[in-house]
Amino acid sequence: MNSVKIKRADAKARRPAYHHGDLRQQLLLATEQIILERGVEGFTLREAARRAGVSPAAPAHHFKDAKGLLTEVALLGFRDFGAALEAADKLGGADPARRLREQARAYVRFALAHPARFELMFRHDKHDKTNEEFQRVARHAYGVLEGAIRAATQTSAQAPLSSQARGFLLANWSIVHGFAHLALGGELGGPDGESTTSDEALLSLMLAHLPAMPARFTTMRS
Amino acid sequence: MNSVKIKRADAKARRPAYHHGDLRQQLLLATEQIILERGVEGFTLREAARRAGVSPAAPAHHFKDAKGLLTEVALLGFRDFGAALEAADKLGGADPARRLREQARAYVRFALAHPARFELMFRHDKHDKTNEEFQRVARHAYGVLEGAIRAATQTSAQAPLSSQARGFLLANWSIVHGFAHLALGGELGGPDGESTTSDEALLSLMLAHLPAMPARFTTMRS
DNA sequence: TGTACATCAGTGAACGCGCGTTCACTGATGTAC
DNA sequence: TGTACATCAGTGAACGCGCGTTCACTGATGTAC
Repeated sequence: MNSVKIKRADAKARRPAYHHGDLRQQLLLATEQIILERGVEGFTLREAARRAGVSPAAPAHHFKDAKGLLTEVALLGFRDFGAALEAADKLGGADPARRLREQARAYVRFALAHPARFELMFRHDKHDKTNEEFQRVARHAYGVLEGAIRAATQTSAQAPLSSQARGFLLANWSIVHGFAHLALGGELGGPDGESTTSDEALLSLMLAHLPAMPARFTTMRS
Repeated sequence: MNSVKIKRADAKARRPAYHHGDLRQQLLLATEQIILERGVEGFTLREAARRAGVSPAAPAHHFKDAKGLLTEVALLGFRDFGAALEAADKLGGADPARRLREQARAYVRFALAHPARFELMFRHDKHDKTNEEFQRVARHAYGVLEGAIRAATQTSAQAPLSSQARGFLLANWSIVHGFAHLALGGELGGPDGESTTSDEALLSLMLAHLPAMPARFTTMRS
């Protein structure tokens, strides 16, 4: 084999394209993967570059800096999150209680399915909270919950929420947010992690105990 | 003034005692302070040593390493936390619903009053989860909640919890844990932090919507 | 269909930084006699 | 009440590490004519 003669052409052929072509996307994926494996704190820009097969300086051409990359991941996460809540909300049809229950299930399922994104979404120290698009998608997701609460408390879109409605919203948000954190933190497997029940099964048990619909709005006319 | 003559004695007098005398305690306090200011990730052993006025190698005489110090802080936090839950539980007297409500209030208040400890307590990546004493105090705190759940569901201390009781426990734990995280994460001030209502006031609103006592145990005999 | 040239997206070496931990050491304290 | 000596609790210099970012550069691509 004339390996020597081929060498140069070979080396050229095998050398990765100077222009990656898909670096931006690969960096986003690598970032999620890293956070998945090592947590938000374990992320480094150099490691993301390494995984994308690129020098440590390359990401600067696509993201301002490390925080910029993390902000983008958080933003994309919140966009999907909002969409998931919206889809769940529609499953509930015209029944406010069902809308809330479906949203609750979707909230937790998203967190369990995308722990890296979920963790990052609420880590305001790790991304740029002043990013306009981030604020937009975060507000939108919040609006999906608020919409169901308005239906449940018969509050029009213009009216401010009553104290009771605000408390009810907070209770619904807290319970799913808390469950998600407990599950992701490994708190539900018992102190030694000797879990015998899946998180999904525990979720079902928990969903039977969501805050009760405010009585005023279900029985007032009786 | 014979400043020159005094110099040496002065220097001696002002030089901090070679033996600190209270270093262990000061390191624990400095650690909480650092976490308070910079978050769990912002903690460094060197900074703790700096604040205690001691060289970076000194802490090794009191704690095995950085993780050892953090573990101790988490452990002390959990001990106080359990005591706070226990005190609240007693406030509830013989009424299971009140016991749970008081515990809920205490859970959130502890988190708000000691955010550094609370954050660290649930960050298993930052402390040694195999520490025996840590496990002991964590189990104890969990047991306080479980005790009230047993009372609420009329489950004896020996009997396993029913699925319903487990769901009820999870719901109660989740709602306070979630509220604490939302409040500490600054999520309750609105997207721009334009909060007009204190966390304590929001807590009161939320507490009106704790999971309802399981009907089976309150109305079964009717 | 060429060609000149601007722009884009990479390289890789280097920078300064703060970190946790180790090391040989030393000053202060406590204890046995 | 002294004294020898072990032990305890510090020092401060040094280590190697990986980090984010900067820099001058270069190869590839796209566009105007």
